[in-house]
Amino acid sequence: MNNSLVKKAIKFCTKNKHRLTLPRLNVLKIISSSKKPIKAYEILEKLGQVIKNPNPPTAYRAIEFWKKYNFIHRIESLNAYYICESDHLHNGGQFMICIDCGTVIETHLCKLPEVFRNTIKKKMFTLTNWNLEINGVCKKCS
Amino acid sequence: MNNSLVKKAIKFCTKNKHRLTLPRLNVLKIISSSKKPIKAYEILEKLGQVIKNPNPPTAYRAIEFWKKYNFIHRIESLNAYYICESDHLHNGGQFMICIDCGTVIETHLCKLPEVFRNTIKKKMFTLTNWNLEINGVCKKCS
DNA sequence: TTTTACTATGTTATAGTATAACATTTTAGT
DNA sequence: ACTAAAATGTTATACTATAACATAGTAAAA
Repeated sequence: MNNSLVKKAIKFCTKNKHRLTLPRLNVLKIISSSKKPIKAYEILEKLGQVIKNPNPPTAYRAIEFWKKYNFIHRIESLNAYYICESDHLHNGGQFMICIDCGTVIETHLCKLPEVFRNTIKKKMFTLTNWNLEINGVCKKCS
Repeated sequence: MNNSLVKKAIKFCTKNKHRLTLPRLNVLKIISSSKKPIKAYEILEKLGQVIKNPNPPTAYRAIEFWKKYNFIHRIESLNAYYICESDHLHNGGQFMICIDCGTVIETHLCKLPEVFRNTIKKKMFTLTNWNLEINGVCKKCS
């Protein structure tokens, strides 16, 4: 069990007056103990081992909550969720996804590289957040 | 009607011995004439104005076909499809998406910036393709 | 030129992903 | 305790995508 993560979650919720409810806590634990991005209905199934007959909104609401506050990321190309391994808030995510084994490596770049920021500036676009997903083959699988 | 695109499609199919069938042609036209990323079931609906009672696989197969050959991109965060405005093959896509009006601007960077390529190299990851989606507010909407 | 192998579509059904809507419970502050 | 706000419970349904098998069109060999 990832104790420091739970501590972090307790601290965050206390500080921001959010409730660290059972569904939220359990969903966070489930996602964080998964070695790979995990799908909503897999989360729901595991949640069912802890609370009785949970329905989709129960899982999705907790997922939404942690995603909103950057505890987890959604891997768009997989419809799956993955714990954020970073310590700080960031409005961008970068993932390398192995197309063989499904392993995901998150890289912790805090800023979008200059070439992108330049393009954005040129087009008069105001950045709010960004997501980069890189597919390839990991070390083990190649 | 985007004639040069149709010519490009004809040329591509002839050269590669693919069939430019009616569903394929129509789906390509539908996507290319949409100013914004268009969803599969919207494509299907428009397809219904041209051929009688098409079913989902008809749309999805054509979508899959054009995606495979880089005529269109899938915007993962929107579950939607958008015409590729580039002339050349590329294994990466970058999109700026306006969270207000839904407009998408594709930028045509051919190579992933060095900072990412370095990380990939460090982790011994073999790149196959990548996708960057930037959310923000466009000029008009800000 | 008809047989064959292959490519693509037609059709039906269903799997997989996500949210709307409304009822009920829990919590924090008065 | 009372109230307002936050969160969950519950039911139903919307949205996204594909499996599986039948049929049709095409090109190249026999």
